[in-house]
Amino acid sequence: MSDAPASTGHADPDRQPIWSRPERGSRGPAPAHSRDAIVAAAIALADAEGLAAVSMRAVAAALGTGAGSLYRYLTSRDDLLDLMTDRAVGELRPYPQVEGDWLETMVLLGRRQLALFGTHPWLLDVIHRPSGIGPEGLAWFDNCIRVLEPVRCPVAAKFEAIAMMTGVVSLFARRESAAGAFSFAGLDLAAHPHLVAAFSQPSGPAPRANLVERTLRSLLSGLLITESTEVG
Amino acid sequence: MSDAPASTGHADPDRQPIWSRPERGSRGPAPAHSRDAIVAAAIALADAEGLAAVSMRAVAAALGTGAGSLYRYLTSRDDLLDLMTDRAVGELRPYPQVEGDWLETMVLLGRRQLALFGTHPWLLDVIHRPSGIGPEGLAWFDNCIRVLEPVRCPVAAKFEAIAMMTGVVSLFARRESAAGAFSFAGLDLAAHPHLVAAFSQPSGPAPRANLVERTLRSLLSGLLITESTEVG
DNA sequence: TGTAAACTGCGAACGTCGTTTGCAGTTATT
DNA sequence: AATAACTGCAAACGACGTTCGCAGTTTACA
Repeated sequence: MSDAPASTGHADPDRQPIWSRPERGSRGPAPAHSRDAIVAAAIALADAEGLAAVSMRAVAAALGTGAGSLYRYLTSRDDLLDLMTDRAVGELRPYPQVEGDWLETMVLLGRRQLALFGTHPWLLDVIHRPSGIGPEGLAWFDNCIRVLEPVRCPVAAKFEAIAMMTGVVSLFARRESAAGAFSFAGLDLAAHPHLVAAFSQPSGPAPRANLVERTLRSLLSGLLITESTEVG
Repeated sequence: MSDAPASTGHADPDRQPIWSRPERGSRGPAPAHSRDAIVAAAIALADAEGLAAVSMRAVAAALGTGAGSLYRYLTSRDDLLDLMTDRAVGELRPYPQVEGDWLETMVLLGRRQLALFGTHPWLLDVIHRPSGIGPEGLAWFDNCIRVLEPVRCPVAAKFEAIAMMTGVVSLFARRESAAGAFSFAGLDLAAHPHLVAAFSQPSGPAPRANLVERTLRSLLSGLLITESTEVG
C-alpha cells in the first residue's frame, strides 16, 4: 500500500468527457471487454425491452460479468447512455449527396431521423438529457450546416432550425410509438360539450400521409427563409 | 384476522384511475392529510429543486410523515405525478374569450402553455409519460376544440394539431431552460470544416423575438388550413 | 532482471429509491 | 357490543447506481 496513490483506479468527480478518454492504459492485462461490446449489448437490451431494461446489472449480465466491473470501462450510466446515443446517431450515415433544393435535402434528413427513432425508440427517452454531443452527433450537425450553406441567414438561426427539426421529428416519432394512448377513463366526458360535438361529427378522410414532410417544410422555411426580411 | 378479506387496504394491480377514486371511505378516523396537500407539497418541491427531488420520502417529510403513509392517499408515484400535472394544467385557466381569428387565439393559448412551462419546468419531464389525461387537461382540450370550431377539417386533424402545438411549445420551453447547454468538449472540431466555416461567419443580427408565435402560426395553418385541399 | 506502478476482474457493500407489510389504534355501521 | 373498514407508522424488501478492497496480471523502468 502506498502513502499517496496518484489514482485509486476509480472515478474522480471532474473527469474529461468520455469522447477524449482513452479506452485503456498501457499497463495491466488486456481488458476482457470493450466499450464497443458494452454499448452493443446495451443497445440490444434497449431495442428489445426499452431503456428501463438497461441497468448496469443487466448489461453486465449480458456480458457475463458483474455490475461493478463495468466501471472499469465507464464512469457512469450516463456515460453509457451517451455512447449508445452517439452510436445510434452514427446509423444516420451515409449522408445523402446534396442535390437540388436544400429544403428537400433537409426534409430527407428529417425522414432519416424519423426512421432512426423507429428502430431505436429509446432514443426518445435519451435525447432530452443535458449532455455533451458526441463525435457522430457532431458529424451529423456538420452535415446539416453543409446542406444549409446556400441559406443566407445568421448561424444561430441555422442552429435553431436544426434543433427544432430534430425536436419536431421526435414529436412525430413519439406519436407513432404511443399510438393514441391517452384514455378518458374515469372522466366526465359529458361535461365538455365541444368535445362530444367534435366526436359526433363525421370523421372525414383519414389523416393523410406525408404529414411529417409538409410540417418540416413549413417549419424550416418559416425559420430560415422569412428570417432575413424581419429583424426583431 | 379474517379468512377472506375483501380488501387489504393497499394497492391491487388493476385499479380505477385516480380521477374516479374517492379521496377516502366513510369509516375510520379523519385522514391527517389530503390529496391536495400532498400534491401541493410535491409541486413546491419540484418547483424548487426539480422533479428528481420529488421522492416519496421527501414529499412525506415535507408533510411531517413517513413515505409509506403516502400510500394511504396514492397508489403510486405515477399517480402523484399525474395529479401534479393536472393541477399545473389547471393554472392555464381562465381561458381567454374567443375573439377574432381562431389562429390568433390558438397562438395565445400556446403562449400561455409556454409560460406554464416556465413556472413549472418539471412539466417538461413529466408530460412525455404515457398516462391518462386528467380533468383539467380534458377541460383545456375541450377549450381548444371550441376555439377550432370554425375550422372545417376532420376531428383527427384538430387533435393532431393540438398535440403538435403542445409539443412544439415544449421544445421551445426546453430550449429556454437548457440555454445552449451542449458543449463540444473533447471533440475534434477542426475535422468538420462546415462547422468552423459557419462559426467564423459574421454572426448577424441576434435571434429575434416572437419566434414562437411565428412558428406556431405556420405550424397550425399548415396542419389545419391546407388540410382540406389535399387528401393522401 | 527485479521491482514498483498501473492496470485488471470481481464480490460485497453502501445509500437511495418505490413499494409492501404487519400491527395497533380509530371510527362508522348494525 | 361487535364487526368491518378505515387510519398512521416503522420496518422491511428488492432493485437501482455506485464505491470499495483485494487479489491477480502486465508493463515500464532502474
